[in-house]
Amino acid sequence: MSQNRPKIVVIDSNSLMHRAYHGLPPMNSADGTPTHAVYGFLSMLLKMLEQEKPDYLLAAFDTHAPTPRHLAYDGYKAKRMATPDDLRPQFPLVKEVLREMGIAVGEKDGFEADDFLGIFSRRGEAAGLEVRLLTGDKDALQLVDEHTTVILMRKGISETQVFDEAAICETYGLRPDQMADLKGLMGDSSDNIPGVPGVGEKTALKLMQQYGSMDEVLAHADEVKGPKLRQNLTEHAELARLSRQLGTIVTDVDAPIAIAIEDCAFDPHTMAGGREIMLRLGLRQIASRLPEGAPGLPKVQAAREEQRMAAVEITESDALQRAIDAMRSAAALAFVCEPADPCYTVSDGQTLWKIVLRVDLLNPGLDRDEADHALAQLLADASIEKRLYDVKAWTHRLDRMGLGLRNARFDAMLAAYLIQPNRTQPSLAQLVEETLGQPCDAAGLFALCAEQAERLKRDDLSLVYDKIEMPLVPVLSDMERTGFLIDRAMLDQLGSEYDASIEALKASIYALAGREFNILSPKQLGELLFEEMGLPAPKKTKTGYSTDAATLESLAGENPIVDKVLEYRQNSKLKSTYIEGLRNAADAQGRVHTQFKQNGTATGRLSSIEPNLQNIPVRSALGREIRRAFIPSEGNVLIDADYSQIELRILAHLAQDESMIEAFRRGYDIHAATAATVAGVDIADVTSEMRSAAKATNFGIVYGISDFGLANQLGISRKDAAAYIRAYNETYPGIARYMKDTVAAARAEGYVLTLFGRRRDLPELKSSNYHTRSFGERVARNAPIQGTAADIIKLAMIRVHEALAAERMRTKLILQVHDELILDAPPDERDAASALLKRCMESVATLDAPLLAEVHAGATWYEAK
DNA sequence: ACCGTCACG
DNA sequence: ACGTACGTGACGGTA
Repeated sequence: MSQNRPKIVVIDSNSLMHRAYHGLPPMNSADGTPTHAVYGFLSMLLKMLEQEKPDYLLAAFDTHAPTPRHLAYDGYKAKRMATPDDLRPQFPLVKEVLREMGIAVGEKDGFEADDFLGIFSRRGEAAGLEVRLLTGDKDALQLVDEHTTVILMRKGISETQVFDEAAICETYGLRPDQMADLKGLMGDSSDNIPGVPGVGEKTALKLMQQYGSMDEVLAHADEVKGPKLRQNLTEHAELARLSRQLGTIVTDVDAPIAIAIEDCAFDPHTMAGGREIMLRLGLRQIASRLPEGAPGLPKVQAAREEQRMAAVEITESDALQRAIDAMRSAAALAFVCEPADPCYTVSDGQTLWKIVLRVDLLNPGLDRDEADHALAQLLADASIEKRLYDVKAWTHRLDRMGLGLRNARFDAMLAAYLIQPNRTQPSLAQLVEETLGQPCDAAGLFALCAEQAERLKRDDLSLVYDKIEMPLVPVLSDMERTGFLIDRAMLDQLGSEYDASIEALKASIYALAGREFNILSPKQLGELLFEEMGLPAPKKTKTGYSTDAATLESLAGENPIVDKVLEYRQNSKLKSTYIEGLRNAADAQGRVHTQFKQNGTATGRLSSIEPNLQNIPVRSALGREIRRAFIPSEGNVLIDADYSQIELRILAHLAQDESMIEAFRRGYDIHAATAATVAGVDIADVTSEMRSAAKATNFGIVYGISDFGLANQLGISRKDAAAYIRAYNETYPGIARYMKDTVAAARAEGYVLTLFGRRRDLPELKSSNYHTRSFGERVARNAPIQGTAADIIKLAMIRVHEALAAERMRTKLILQVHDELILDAPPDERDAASALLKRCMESVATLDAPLLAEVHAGATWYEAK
């Protein structure tokens, strides 16, 4: 009977959100947005959908406006309105997710979520449906009848209990229609419903079971046993009736809510549309639990594109030739090569060609080499515009075939990076899926690029895209291909020296400890130092004792083992990361080819991987030796140039701070000048302690200073640090004002910009969490500075690369280390290349505090720096 | 997979 | 009352 009726599920979303919020540990997306209520809600939703498989679905929400039935009693909403700060912003998020999933969302001023439950349970029944109400609130039990049941969440979010009439009778000994009366008598503190004083659940149940209704209970109040209870029931009869009214859910089918049952029709295929926002929120697990969308269904627009797109599958040579001829006449082509797929796809926006590769002898398909070479002709053809994901990777791919990629007009990877720099790099498949809701192929990439180009324009990112990131691609691919030559004999020699130290240190550490242990294990080391040897433990990490260098240095006087451990660590680090690491990374000729990640940082900097050549030791004398193993190509010389104080110069320029600009214009040592002005002495009288305090403060300013952080850095009291910062702000009033204005603007706009328009979103500033918000403020201060420096050196790299080519020089740019560029130059080009490098770096931007690059040449990186 | 540590700007 | 410098990547140890 009822099994055959179609089913509607109505969700009390507010109840579920609160339940998720309180039942789960906090969780944030990458940008700091709190998400755990959204996560818990969706988790419950998906579980329910699997079990119930509804035909109709409605997620109902409260609005913040007061509801008529509660107006009668002012105190009512006060407590419940106190939604925690980090829960409130999750409501709009979850609604957005639901809408993207194609799920009906119900909210209307004057109605609460449970009113929707009441109204739609009756409307559903009238339409011949079976009704399920999903909630964590027992109030809904009053709505249960022949065709309506309640799925009650219990114990956090993990368990549910289904209540039909029988289950309610079994649990309470009452019919559903008696539940509102019950609650009216006993009240509900969480809902701020008063009930009758002195009447709790036990008493209320007994009374209801005995008399059957509240009216009967109140009518027979004088018969009740117990004088106090009798008095309360008599005196508070009105309060009981009011409480019942507060606890009674509206079931008026004619309520002015213009959502029809048909509007709630639920199709599981549309749920995939929620994937994009889920991934944005870092809810990967939930996203992966979504059923696949039917192709073309999730988004109307995508469906249209899909229909128009002709698809051609190519499995043999003749067809490939015909397809290549057709492609040749295209203005623009998108190419996709997903390593996991045994095929290439190409699209011109009209047709999708799928070039199937032969994976085994049984299935049809083309030889990979043949397909590669055919496509490479198109990629090398300058008359055809290319739309690709990761142009640098395609450049290398073509390079291996002896060809040059030409007219690579659009890189979806870089566009995605500029649009959302703080996001961990999305794959092409993710981008296509999220942006268009269609599966990833060349047609998807073609459309994605068009979409992204619009977005770049809208966000004023075209300049950074066209003048910085895109032109940088061939520069980076050349640098990667060239590589940096390593002197492996030198590396080995250093390695032996480090090994000898490691062995000697190990022996003396064991002797001092009185036993052997793994020195590199923070756990074992902590136990030894702070438990066995009884050293005072200055601080802890979340897993145990802190044993980092700063901590150990503070203990150096306690026991000679401490210094030995520090030295052991240093030597081990040098050996494993640099000696071993570099040796493993070198090719047969001894060259290391780092990869520059162009979308690896939130600020616009590059990063360097496999190996990382941007963190080769320099600060310690022992580590700096490693740089002796970095050498130019045979017969060449290394030229190294680094920007002097580029971040402070940028800061001076952005802040338009006259004193700091003037200090740079006069060529002063900026840290000494700062120390002199802060202390009110002559620059000649600045001591090295004064200078290093000023230096730390200058750095701190760029990082988004706090008195605490500065105190920590300088080893002074927080009070003194605060005083120093005050004096600093008086020295450079423009900087103090700029920092204040920047944070205010970031708060208003939600993002910050570099001098060239690169943007970084700062959702952290809206966080209710102090920690997150403070972090957002520091980032707001730092990102424009660090990002502008990144823009400037990238522009310089492009200029240098261009100039070297224009002058037909053999000198090569081989490395960038954030504020430093390294050239590998034939000796006869040494002077010209040095001058060219300095000129390009200094003239690439005109700042009020002028750019200065310091150039050195040498036979090793050690000597050239 | 994550943490602590440490190398760089 | 709270806990903080910004941006990275690689390694060894541990769960």
